[in-house]
Amino acid sequence: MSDTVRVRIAPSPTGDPHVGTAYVGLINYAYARQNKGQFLLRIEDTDRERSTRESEQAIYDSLRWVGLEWDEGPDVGGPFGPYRQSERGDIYREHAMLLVRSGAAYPCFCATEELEKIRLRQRELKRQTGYDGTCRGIPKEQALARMAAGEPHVIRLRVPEGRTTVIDRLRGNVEIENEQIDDQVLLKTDGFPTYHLANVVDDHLMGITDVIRAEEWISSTPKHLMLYTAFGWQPPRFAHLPLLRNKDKSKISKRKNPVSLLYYQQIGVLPETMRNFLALLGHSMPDERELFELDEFVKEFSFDRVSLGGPVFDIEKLLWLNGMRIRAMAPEVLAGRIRDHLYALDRLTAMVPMAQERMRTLGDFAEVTSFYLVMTPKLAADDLREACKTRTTKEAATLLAGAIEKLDALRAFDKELVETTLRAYCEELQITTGDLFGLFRVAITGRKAAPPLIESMVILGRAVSSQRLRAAAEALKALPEPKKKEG
RNA sequence: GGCCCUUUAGUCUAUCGGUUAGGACACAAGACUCUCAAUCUUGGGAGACGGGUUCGAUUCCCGUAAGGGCCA
Repeated sequence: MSDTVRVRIAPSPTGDPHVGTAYVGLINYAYARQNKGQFLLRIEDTDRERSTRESEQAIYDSLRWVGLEWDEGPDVGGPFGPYRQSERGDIYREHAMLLVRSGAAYPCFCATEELEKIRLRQRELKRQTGYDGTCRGIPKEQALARMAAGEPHVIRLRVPEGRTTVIDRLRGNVEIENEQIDDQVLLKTDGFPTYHLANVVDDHLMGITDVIRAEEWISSTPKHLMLYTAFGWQPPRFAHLPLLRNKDKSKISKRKNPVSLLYYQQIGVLPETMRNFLALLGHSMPDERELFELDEFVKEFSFDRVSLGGPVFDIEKLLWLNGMRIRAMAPEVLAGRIRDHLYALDRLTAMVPMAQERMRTLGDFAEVTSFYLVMTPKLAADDLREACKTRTTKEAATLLAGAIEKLDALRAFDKELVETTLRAYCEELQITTGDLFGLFRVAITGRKAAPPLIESMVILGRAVSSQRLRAAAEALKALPEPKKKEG
């Protein structure tokens, strides 16, 4: 293994860029810089269905926004590319074959339905579910012949007997009995790798010395270790960071918390606040200072100072920090930041067409577009209730929740898609678009009359729109039902 | 359900066997102020529980509980 530290983050380009990616990225970045090593960005886009180039671009943009520069990656190149897993298919297939030949892995010809049945039976018997090993014993020659004949198959890891010890830098030794581990699929029927194979192969080939990732991966680390030994490679050092949490302590998720970096960017959280705040979660500075810059964090970061309880992502504290930083700025500097954020020309250009016909003076612009610029529009109880029409507030909240689900699942967030999705949703529920859009209008703009709704949502972006809709749904749930007259 | 991880106030954390358990956010009260915010002062609030080890445990070990993750 080389002496220079090489670390990586490997996000999937699906949906909006995630705060968790920035969090893990920040730690990796700090560790790399502190050790004069390299920080790489690899795109894990093996999920063909959900991966998009827009999302990939958004990852680049928002990681740069928080100030993390990578030394190698799909967009900047580097000597160990390609850095996009979708472009490394042959490498994975070759490596899977290597293992089949050595006997560390084997092809499995079981049909999906067979496996389903087995699983069901196991569940009924309350046995541990997992692959039963039917194809494990097929002689290698025979197996290779069937593969050559084109019989559909996956490649599975032959998990050896014994136990595996994960050495985690933060937790010490974690031991797991190998029988707990299923004969993991490495290569799917379509020839695409699973996360486990791709991850190990890439990390090795890219010379990764330290894998610093989220705790959710700790239980699959034994599999990865097995792969390293199967290949005869030296494994990297591992460190599993605690998971960011919602208020209720569950793993941070968009249903319960804004997780999109774009959201925080758009409400006007400063990038320096974002990285400062993330650096406060699960790590503390030696002198307990809370306001510091990236270079200070790079200097002081230490695994010794990482705490393992999953930290709740507390937006209140984030906003406090942001306020501190804003107050510390020279007015003329702040003026520039405000202009760049609120009145960036491209943003203005997008908003103007909607405001224009509603304006008589230039000053009217501020009035008409205020809901774009404000962090959270105020929701008046009366307006909300009125928008429910004949529904109860609970029903209206459910209606919103359903729509949010649909919107969150969209691959892109443009006018056509949003509009057709919402119209289809109305049709599905047999309600008029007016019913839904009235509710939306109040949720998104805080008003009963406003510029065109869908366009407004697109300008605000999915992250902000989604958050406002959720906030409205919450507000509706909290509203008391109108009192019924009693006789 | 199985395996693994975690556990100091509502939240983020300090403490590396001896402290009146410290700081920050939030909350409350007061001061300042045309209002609000900011700022300052003050206040309430914590070692999940039970066993050990030790002269002494928040700190080390073992259980239990709770939370979380992964696999299904």
